[in-house]
Amino acid sequence: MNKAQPTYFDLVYAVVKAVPKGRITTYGAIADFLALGASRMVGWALNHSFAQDGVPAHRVVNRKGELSGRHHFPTPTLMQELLEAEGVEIKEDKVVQFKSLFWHPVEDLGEDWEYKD
DNA sequence: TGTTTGACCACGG
DNA sequence: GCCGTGGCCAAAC
Repeated sequence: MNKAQPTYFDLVYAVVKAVPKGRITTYGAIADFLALGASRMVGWALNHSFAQDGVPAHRVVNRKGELSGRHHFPTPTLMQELLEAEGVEIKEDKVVQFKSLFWHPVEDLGEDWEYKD
């Protein structure tokens, strides 16, 4: 039973999965929420998130609201397609009303939220 | 085993 | 308001 301790990847995956449909979050928000202190690892984790299932990485954008990760998707337009499919308007590879659609993990999950298998 | 990179962010000039 | 630099942690070479 030894269950491997949750790593950055697991935490990031869990949070990203918790992102409501039609909403977006940023790497910094996740990093801050998880108190990682390293937003870079969030992107790195998402890079491998494709190996995971049910991880809407397309809902994660950089702090500018740009779809920085679109280039890492199977297709550069897939990220935008997915977001638009959820009602998120994209303009020039940037999220429209990004500030309004911005979602803080702490809002729904709470500061005391922790990774659960 | 040490160095480099990585879907970044915050801060300073 | 834009540009440059540092920092942060982990995996790959």
